[in-house]
Amino acid sequence: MKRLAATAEIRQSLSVTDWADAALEAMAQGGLEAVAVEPLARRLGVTKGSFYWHFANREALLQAALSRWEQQETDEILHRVGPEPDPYERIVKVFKAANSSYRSGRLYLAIAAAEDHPAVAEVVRRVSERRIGYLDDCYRALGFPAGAARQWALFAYATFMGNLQIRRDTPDAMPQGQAFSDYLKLMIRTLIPRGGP
Amino acid sequence: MKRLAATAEIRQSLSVTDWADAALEAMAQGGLEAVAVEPLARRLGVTKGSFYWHFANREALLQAALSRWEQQETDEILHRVGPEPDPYERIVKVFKAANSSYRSGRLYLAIAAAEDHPAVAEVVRRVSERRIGYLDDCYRALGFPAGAARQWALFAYATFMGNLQIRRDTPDAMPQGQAFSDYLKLMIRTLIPRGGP
DNA sequence: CGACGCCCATACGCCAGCGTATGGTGACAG
DNA sequence: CTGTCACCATACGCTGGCGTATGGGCGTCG
Repeated sequence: MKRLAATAEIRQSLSVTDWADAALEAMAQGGLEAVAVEPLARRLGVTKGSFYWHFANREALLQAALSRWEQQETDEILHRVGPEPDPYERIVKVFKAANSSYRSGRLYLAIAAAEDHPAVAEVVRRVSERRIGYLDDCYRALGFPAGAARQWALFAYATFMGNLQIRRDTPDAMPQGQAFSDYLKLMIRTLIPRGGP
Repeated sequence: MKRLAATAEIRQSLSVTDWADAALEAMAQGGLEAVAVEPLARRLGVTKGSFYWHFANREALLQAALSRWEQQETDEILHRVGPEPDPYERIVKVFKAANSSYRSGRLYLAIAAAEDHPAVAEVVRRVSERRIGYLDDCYRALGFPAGAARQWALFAYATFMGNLQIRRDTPDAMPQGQAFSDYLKLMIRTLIPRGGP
């Protein structure tokens, strides 16, 4: 029996990664509870029999998906702004990258919303602290003393996260086009005091 | 048979409001999915029989809880900062009130995370837009022109929401005591440019 | 005192999702 | 050609939560 994968591409067999990606996609759309074995199997065009060959149980799938997410998160932040030497531009790029990928933001919010799950809480904490730490480094590279850099990093990260939330909850409130560019400029100008500390 | 309510107080009978409050409490702890009829009934020391006398179904309970939440949200914002005439102080009070009530923040995040539910999305959108609008008014009262006021309002609200998220996801990253006061001061000083626009 | 209505308990059927057991198929080695 | 193994389908039992049906206690009012 030939199956159609989610990409409408004919697959010979499913891998653990395919399941993890499907789980992340489900999370982005319906939260952690949407990661259910049978619905995912239907979505992938297979049955539970396939799933329980690759994974011990649903928890194992969650772990795999979370690991993959954490990997992608750290990869992306280094990939997009890694080669940039100027700390000012680094912050700017982080900000712009954050506001550009809608799916990535939704996914973070969906995962973070399930903080009652211990494994989720741990991964979210690591990812979040790594991002804040990254911003912290940027501000210190700009010449801020440790305490101030930390505060500015938190401030910037909070603004960044809040924009994700606004975009998800009240998309109409978020400016579009040129107005959004202006909004972005205002935040960047405010969050990165010109001329250093 | 005598029952013990969640407050360990002996109740004669449960009201719709009791159920709605219990639902909100469950949301704050376990998200929207935690609003389940039978678990809530157990928590309240009764059975489903009670619930289905007060409500038609689970959806009706959700509606009641969301209405109550929306009511409380708008009540609180007017109650806490209503009598304050100075727009600068209004923004400051909003900020401090936001960062003080942990439960309120958790509840917002939990409800907002279930935006796939149409009724939830609508209520969240209204609450969110009302808050942004309130800040917008404050900034305009400070003398900002309409466009700039809107941008600053969004900016401030995003920061406000992001702090909620940080406090939930990485509580250790949030400064404590005096350091938090300093952090708060930095945000207020930055988000409300002194001397007007 | 009897009837009615509020508030709740009990018992039942239903469904979705989890996990298991077991059988089947196709590729590939020998 | 045959055995093996990776990969998956099918069928089953189990659990938890939803909704319904029905009855019962208890106050209140006529």
